[in-house]
Amino acid sequence: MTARGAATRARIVEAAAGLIYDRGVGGTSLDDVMRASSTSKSQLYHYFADKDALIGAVIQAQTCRVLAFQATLLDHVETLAGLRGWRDAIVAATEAACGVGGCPLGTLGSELADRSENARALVAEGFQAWELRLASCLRRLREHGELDPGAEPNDLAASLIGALQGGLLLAQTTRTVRSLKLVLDMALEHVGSRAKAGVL
Amino acid sequence: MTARGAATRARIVEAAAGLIYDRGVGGTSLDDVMRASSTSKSQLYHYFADKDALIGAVIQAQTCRVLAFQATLLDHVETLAGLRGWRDAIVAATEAACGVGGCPLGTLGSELADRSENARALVAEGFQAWELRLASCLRRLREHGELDPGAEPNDLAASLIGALQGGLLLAQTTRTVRSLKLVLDMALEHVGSRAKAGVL
DNA sequence: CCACGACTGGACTTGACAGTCCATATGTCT
DNA sequence: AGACATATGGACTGTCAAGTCCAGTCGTGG
Repeated sequence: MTARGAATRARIVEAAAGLIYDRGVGGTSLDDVMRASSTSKSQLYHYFADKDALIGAVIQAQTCRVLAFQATLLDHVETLAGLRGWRDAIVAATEAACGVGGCPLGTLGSELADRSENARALVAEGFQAWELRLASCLRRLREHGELDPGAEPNDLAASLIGALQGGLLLAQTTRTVRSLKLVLDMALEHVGSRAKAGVL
Repeated sequence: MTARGAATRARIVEAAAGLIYDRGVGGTSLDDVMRASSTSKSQLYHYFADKDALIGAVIQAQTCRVLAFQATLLDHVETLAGLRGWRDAIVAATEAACGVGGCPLGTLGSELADRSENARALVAEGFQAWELRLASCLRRLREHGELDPGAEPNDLAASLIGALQGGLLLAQTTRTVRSLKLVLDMALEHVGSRAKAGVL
């Protein structure tokens, strides 16, 4: 693929990701994508076998987006108190959007998991990667003596992500950030309960 | 509406709810509903103004279904240990289905919240009702001296539901019950941390 | 410069879907 | 019985979406 081709492909994925985030997979037609990316049908079908292939690329793009955002929040976290900054940033972002949109990965998972095995697996990979990054951040905290040596970074990471997904789903449907705050605070408290004695 | 009419209407809603639970709103056509309920177009449009109106009825039906299921689990809970039965039943049901389907209310919320304000509000009402029932169960526990007088039943209920939603979403996309278990155990531990001194 | 593969434009086909329309049936009340 | 509201059958329309096809253009290596 030439540089021009790669740019076109990227433009298509970018546009599709935006439309799908706003309107869902079912609510986004290829004609919408063409308009938003200034491309033609032949271009879409030149770079993607069919709509499902495009969706697959969108899932991977959204995974990258989520991981990048999480990295900006987690990379400099060195203490349990720092983890609260993660919570606050997510709550602030959700509040700013009134919950609209939700998690780019979570909404895709909910819409596609039971409809396309391929899509489901891709979203699951995204969550897996996310959990790994979060776990390694927690492992760092444990190494720094913030967390008890018996704390399980992998399990804690899964709980944190689960709490976040539930909170975002409720924020999306209630247009309120109340449940998100409660569930994230619960998760933080849970991590805190695995703090090394004397740290808190 | 005559009794026969009411029966027809109920058959339509029932069939639509089943199809939508399996295939999503976008993946369910009115022709599908007709076939599954043995009705004709005129009947659909006799009882519902348009597809959105039918979806609204489906949301209310699924709300009833969820509340009824939750009632069977919660009505006889009188202790914190009893609450663990609630967790176990949900995990068992999810495991049996390999996570497929998810929460009838949660999946509808995720698909519709940003697409239809009316649908969003209906799903939000459903969650609200659910939270109320769960909170009154927790309040009973508090009255029975299981929970500390300072425990907040409403907040605890919201956390429990949020954790459940996140766990079900992850179960659906990973086809694993691991995150669901972790997040529900975390929520139970959180409730336990509000137990009356000496109960645990 | 020219040949060939990568790339692009856009018309066209096919099918599905929401919603309309009118004719007919059913049942109840008088 | 018969009038009238409720209920039902099913053909029809218009729209929109996915996917196909072919005629071109671009750009780079030989």
